[in-house]
Amino acid sequence: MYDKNLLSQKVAEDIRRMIKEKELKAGDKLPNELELTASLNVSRSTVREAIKILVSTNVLEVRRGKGTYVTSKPGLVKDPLGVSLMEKANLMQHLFESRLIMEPEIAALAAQRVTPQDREKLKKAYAKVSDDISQKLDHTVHDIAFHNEIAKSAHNPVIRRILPIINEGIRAGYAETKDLPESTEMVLKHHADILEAILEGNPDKAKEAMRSHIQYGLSQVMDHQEKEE
Amino acid sequence: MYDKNLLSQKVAEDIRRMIKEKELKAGDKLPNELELTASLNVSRSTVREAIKILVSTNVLEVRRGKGTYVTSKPGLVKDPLGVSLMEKANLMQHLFESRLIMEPEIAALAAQRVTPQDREKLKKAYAKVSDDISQKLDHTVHDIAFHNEIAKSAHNPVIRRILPIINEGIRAGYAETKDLPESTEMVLKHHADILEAILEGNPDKAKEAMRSHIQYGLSQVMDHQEKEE
DNA sequence: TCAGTATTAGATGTCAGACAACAGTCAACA
DNA sequence: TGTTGACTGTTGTCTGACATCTAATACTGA
Repeated sequence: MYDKNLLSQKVAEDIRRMIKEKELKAGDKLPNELELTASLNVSRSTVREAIKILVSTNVLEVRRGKGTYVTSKPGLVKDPLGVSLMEKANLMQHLFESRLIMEPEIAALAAQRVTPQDREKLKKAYAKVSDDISQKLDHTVHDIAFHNEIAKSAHNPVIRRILPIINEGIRAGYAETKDLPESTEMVLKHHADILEAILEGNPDKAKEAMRSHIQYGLSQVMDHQEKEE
Repeated sequence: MYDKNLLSQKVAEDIRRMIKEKELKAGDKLPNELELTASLNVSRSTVREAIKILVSTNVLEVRRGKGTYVTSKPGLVKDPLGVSLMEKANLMQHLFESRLIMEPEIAALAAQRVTPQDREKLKKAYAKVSDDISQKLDHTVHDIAFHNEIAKSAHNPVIRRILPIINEGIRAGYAETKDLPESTEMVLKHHADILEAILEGNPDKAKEAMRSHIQYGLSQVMDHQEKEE
């Protein structure tokens, strides 16, 4: 990918190609490291480094003692934005601003393209958040899941992969600043509005509902920031 | 990050922490592999695998014969979306749809937040595309650079990192379907409109100019797809 | 004096082989 | 019956050697 002079890169590329050309499908088991060593004519260290590359870009998955497998759900690298290394000042604000750009449009698309199966999943995702809240549990994980489910309903694979990146950053951010006082009733009402609009197949309403939901979150983050200072 | 039982993961995490805690800043040189081996009490293979992980997530950068350095501009993983493994059918269409969602808003933000330094960079980026076109060269690389420069002018680090992911996918897509007949005059005019609007600090105009630019690209892609079928 | 070329030191890249740790299977034994 | 223990296959880690690249330095010849 980068410097093709390096053997480990070449080998990683080879394996990538194998997968792409469907010689290996998701879930398939790779030949073991010794076999790869033999068939690719490189040392085991090189094979291992290639595998490390593909694992950390989420193409492969290693199960110690068992073997190496093609990831069933590729994409979704751990922290592709380097959020963990980014300047934390205003980070949450920037994340919410990004959501504000994307999610209303995504909700609108979802309203247009939602399938019966999507509807069921959306309802379930909504119910989980609702349960968390009624039991006064932390609902961030299911909250994100709800938003991601909407992204799936937009039926655009690029969007489906990008949104989780942002939302995962948000989740991580919340984890570090636990003391955000979120009005759970508000969240619940917003989610209900969004769900309703999408199930109705009303793009404009979905867009607006999502917009005000995210806007609310953004304003909360900014209030919180002011207090910090 | 994943399985903390693995030494290489632990070591990668250690190095990450060093960087995060500013013991190492962007551009700094890491201790060499032997020194890391000694200070972390692991073998060189383990150190190397840890480094591979961090390189492929773009935290470190290895210059053979010189040393290993902290990436000056982190983020930007190679193919975080797994585009290379995605179903190719309609991929370009989905990529353009994603741009259509994001870039008009980004252009609007840029128009609001553009700094004098940004202005200069935008002009230069525009000029490069213009040069390419007047010399009838392939302008995709500079085209993307122009769009990315706009994203930078929006002064949101999350956006600045996400957009290149999409646009890199587009570049890769073009590379595979060389025969897209793009009206270069059209591209040039669009870019001129967008640049003008941003330099004027007119968000609405910038948004609309960008929208029609991307919309045009999308329609070209869809025309091209129909021909294929 | 100086341009150009070896030499060398420091670093990463690759190889080879050994042993450790883990997961699953199956047979032996209480 | 059910638990233990050995065995097999696999990935994880260690060690040491040599190859190759980069940059700086020393050398050489005009």
